[in-house]
Amino acid sequence: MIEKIFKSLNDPQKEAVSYDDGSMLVLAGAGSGKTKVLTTRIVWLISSGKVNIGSILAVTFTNKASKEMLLRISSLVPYNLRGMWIGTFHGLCNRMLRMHHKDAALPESFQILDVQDQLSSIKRLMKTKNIDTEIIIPKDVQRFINSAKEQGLRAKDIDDSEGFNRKYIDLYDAYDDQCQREGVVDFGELLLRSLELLQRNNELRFHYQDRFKHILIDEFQDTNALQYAWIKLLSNKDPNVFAVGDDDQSIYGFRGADVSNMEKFRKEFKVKNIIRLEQNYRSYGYILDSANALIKNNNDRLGKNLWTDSGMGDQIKVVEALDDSFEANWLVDEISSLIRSNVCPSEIAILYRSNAQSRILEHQINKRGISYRVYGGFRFYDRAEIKHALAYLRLIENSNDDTAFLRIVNFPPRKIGVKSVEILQQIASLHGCSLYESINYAEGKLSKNIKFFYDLIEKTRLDSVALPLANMVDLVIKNSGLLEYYASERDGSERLENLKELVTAASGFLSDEQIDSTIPSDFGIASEQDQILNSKNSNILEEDLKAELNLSPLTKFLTHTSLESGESQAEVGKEAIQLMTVHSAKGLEYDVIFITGLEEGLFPHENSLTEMDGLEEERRLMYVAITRAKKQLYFSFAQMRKLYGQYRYHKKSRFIEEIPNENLKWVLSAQQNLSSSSDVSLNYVINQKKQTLHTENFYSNTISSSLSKNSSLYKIGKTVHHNKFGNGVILNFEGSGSDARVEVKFENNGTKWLALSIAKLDIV
DNA sequence: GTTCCACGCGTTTTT
DNA sequence: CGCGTGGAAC
Repeated sequence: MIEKIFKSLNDPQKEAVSYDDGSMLVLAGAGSGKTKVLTTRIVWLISSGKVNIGSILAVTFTNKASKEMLLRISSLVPYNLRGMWIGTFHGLCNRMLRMHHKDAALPESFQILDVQDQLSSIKRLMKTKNIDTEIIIPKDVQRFINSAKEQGLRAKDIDDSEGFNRKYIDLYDAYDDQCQREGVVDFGELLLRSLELLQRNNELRFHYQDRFKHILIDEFQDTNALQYAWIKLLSNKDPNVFAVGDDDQSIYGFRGADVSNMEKFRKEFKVKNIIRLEQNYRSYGYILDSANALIKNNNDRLGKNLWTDSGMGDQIKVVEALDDSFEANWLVDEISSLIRSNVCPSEIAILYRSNAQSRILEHQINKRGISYRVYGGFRFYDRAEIKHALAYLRLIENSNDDTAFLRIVNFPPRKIGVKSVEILQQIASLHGCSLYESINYAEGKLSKNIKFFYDLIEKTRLDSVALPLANMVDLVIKNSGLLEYYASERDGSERLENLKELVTAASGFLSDEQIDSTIPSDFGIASEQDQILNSKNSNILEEDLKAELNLSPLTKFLTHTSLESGESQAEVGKEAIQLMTVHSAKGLEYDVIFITGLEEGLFPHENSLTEMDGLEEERRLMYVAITRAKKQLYFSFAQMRKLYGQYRYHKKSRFIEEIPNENLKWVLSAQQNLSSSSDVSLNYVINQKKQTLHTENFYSNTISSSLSKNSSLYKIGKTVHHNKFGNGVILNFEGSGSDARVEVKFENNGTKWLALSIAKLDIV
């Protein structure tokens, strides 16, 4: 089996798969068979007979990626793969913390806070400390905490010699205490806690270092400092770490990912030579050439040039639209004709830089009755009704979870108001207990309603404890009153459906677990347990296994709801065209790709221009977008676009200019817009636009102000002088006519928005 | 305790 | 322009 797959690989792929001399860095270009290499390597290791399944650790960034890998491997290997650690960083750290929860100082059933929970936890903390949230913004505190954790820093580790961050640091510290008290961890905490556990506990560290002889990491360019440190700690003196990544596809710098980890890895893990996967099996020549030409404009690349032997294909079709609605309209026209010519709708994707752009596209698509699906956006488990139901389950599981308590104590409304909660908070801090427990100490100080709530939770816990998971969820939805509440709500039917869906998810989850744990291990090789018991550290391993098996289905399910998007529920609409941001398109591929809104200020995004490495990250983003296309690629941009309620004018994106003209085929200019639309009902709009064209004068990327004769001189990047604020650089502008405003970053006076009709700005 | 309106804000996001 | 948050009125 493995020989046959191995033969189907190209030379660099073979070299990577069979590499056997320490750590390896594989530079895998877009569409170069990265996942194939990773999975084949795992199969190769297992089939060699020298590597135990249990000594493999494989890390990915998304659940989707790890599931896909697991699926591919299990289809190629007749063994039970349960002993292999494969998953996301967060999933694996969670696994480790559950197993060693005592050493990690956590309750076994600790709950995981998502971003929303984390924010409300921070707000609550700030309230108890009487901190003005107008002066210190909770979201800023959240960002501060998360970025500190991403760098592996606790509050006490943060250098504050300049004294700027004292308040943030104190809040970070208090927040950690609060989480600890409540038995909850946030996403960053999963990793940091796991890292600290391994640092602190020598026995455990040696055990895992000894166990994981082979570590494989996908999307290495997306690792942050904390994840790097975790990998480093887990790999022993003789590491076999197999890192796969593509520096050109690093697009998550803004959330702490650090491409320089690749170079760091090469040095610190003594990588002898880097393997480059440069043959692309996805896209036609014009598409690939364009991607290569674009990315050449970036500095500091590890370097790589993709090639294909599947022919040039079609040029990139470029569309210039008068405005965003013409753009959307043209796209939908083109998509309709593609579908008529038998392109499968699900093979068509429209990409955009920011979510706000999807609205107008959806509007036009809807109008034509084409079915579509918007990728990303709201997670199933983020819906309010789902979070409510889950909060009941969480409180049943862990009565210390104050976040869960506060979410549901008065939902559905049961006449428990702020006052009662405040009293509980006082009692709780007096006794150093949770809000839920504090009810026991209240002794008649409170209304009966609270006692009813307490009894409700207790009764539900008792009644549900022996039930299968799905029945338990069902019972909670009924007992809590959620069912009744949404049934009586005017537009509660969709929410009811979602709650039903939650029960379905719970029952599906349970059966998945059963299938997973009953995979027969009678394939003639040692079972997982046998393999593990042969290990030197069998005592710890036995504990591992026991601990994992002992976790209640509810704990497992709640973890699942925090760590997974619930995307699989929304797997409907196979025949629909796909809409998504460029970010969420990473890792995906489609026959036809439309990259829309290719305008200066939008893509590259204006905010990126003032950030370190910002433009280069935007260019990598564009590179990712281009390389999603298999057969056909379209670019579109609009001269003017409605943003935040007003029109803004943009010139076409520099990224279009960076692609050789011979790769492009201009299929529509703005002038042609006015006659090209097939939509008759648009006529009056067209006429209005024509009028606008006559009365307004657009300059691309230039301010048109009737009050300022030399307006075309005010360009982004120009230095200007203001009598009061001194010299500054123009960062941005918006509006036109007497509304025109410019954003100026002054050398000594910060960044300000100034109305051109009022402020006097001289070009320096 | 609930409801409603005003205000402010608006890149990308997985876990 | 459209949404979510929060404070004030009922």
